Amino acid sequence: MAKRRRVGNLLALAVLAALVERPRHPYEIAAVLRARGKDQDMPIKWGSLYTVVANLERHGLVAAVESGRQGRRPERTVYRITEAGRAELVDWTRELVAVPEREQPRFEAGLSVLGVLRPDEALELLRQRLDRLEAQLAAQRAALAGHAREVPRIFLIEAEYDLAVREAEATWVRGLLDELTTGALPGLAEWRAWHETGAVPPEWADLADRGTEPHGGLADLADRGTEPHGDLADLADRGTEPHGDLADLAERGTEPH
Amino acid sequence: MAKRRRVGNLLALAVLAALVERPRHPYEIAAVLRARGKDQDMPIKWGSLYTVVANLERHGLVAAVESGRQGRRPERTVYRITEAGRAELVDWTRELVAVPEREQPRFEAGLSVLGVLRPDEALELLRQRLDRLEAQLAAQRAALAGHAREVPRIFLIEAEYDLAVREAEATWVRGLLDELTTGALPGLAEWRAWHETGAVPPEWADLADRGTEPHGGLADLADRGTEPHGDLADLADRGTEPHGDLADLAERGTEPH
DNA sequence: AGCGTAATACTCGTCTACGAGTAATCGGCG
DNA sequence: CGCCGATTACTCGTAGACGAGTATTACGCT
Repeated sequence: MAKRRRVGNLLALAVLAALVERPRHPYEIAAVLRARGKDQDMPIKWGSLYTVVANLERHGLVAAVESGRQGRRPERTVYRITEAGRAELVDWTRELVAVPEREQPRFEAGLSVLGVLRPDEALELLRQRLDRLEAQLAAQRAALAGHAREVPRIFLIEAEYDLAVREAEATWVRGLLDELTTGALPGLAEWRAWHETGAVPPEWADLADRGTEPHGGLADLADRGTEPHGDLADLADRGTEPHGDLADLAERGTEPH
Repeated sequence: MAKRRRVGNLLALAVLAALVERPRHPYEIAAVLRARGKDQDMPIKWGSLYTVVANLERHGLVAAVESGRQGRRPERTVYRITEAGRAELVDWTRELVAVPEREQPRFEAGLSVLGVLRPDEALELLRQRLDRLEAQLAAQRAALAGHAREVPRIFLIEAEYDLAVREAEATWVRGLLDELTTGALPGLAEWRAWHETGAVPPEWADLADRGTEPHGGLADLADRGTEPHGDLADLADRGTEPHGDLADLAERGTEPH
């Protein structure tokens, strides 16, 4: 699963889809994508477009049809999709639809380091996200409803999907916000205390060390102390580090926010 | 918003977060990330790790503390986070949390070209996705429940978020599947007919050529004066090949399925 | 004691993404 | 009818992402 594509950029998928209808030159492809609102979720990157088309050609997925100037416009190359390209488009689509891939949304990355902010600031920022999210959702819903009157729903499924997922996100954020305001979230008090005093709460002291041992992994939490040699020396080193934790604490004192 | 980061890779965020606790050498950072399950959503790319650390150092966000071999292990460089790095971490986190960014999920890309598949194949593939999704969800739920016994929920919110969003995805897919099996989805019959006969259904004929005229796409920029979103009606183009082009016609004869 | 395997800690080179620039052409206006 | 700004169509350089490889050390097993 997730076979390596000769041309991996998703822009290539859009290019192939645009060329399946008829041969076009790159700039026209860009125009079509823009006209279809593709540039909303994926602003067109010119460098990538030409690289991607060139790569598609190199791999025989598209082929140049004609070149040279027509009318009075600058020179340009028109490409058509090849049989291999058509096959790639279909196969790629199959994979994208059938295989759920773990992705890495930026918000999730943000959540994973949320602890670096003070809880009340986190609360405020989450509120902002929710506001923006709701505004975007309202706009999306309106746009979708408008288009649903002109076009069969089949053509709108990716918009519907996007809407559904983002609604779920909004709901989830709302729930988290609620737990933060009511103080229901376990660990909240320690989080707050840590930011106020600068000291790691005793309940969390051992959590920081996970996976720092060689051969690491959660498993050897249990193994600690029975580890024969070498690893313990390593841990000892850490304790005697010239400016290790002290420097860290010193800096935290001067930290602005 | 979405200010350009000196080091844009999200891996850099994880690195900064790992260094905030204490100075570490790159390999140890990787070990920590792995131990915390970060490699689940983002398998560790060695090349990127060292490039990212080097870039962080170049921009003064981290600094080398010591180098040379300790114990009997190979040489290594230990890095600590700097004041600037701490500021960047905090600022970046703020942005990631507060600003919802339209992303480009692979599944959505797949949906947007779903028309290239026959409806019954699409149905089958969506079923496969749902199966896999449910299996993954079950595993995630179990893992989360396991961790929840050892660690305060605060450390698990990104996993909870991921779970919530993927559950929403599963629900949405289930709904779509239902509409496809019952035939309730408007446009389904035409989609099927098009794949069986190769002819564009008359209902869609007029939707076909929007935004493709030379000079076009841009010409209707005027229409969009009020709404920044493109005219989604143009989505109708998808999968409606005009039968005018010689190269295109020649190839279509040899097209499989 | 010696061998094989696993883990450690990187390095290097290729391949890709992308944006800032550039040159040609068009269309409109005075 | 010639100039100006917008549009068209692309090029190129740089920075980044990434994986395959490499060398060293530890450890179990016989």
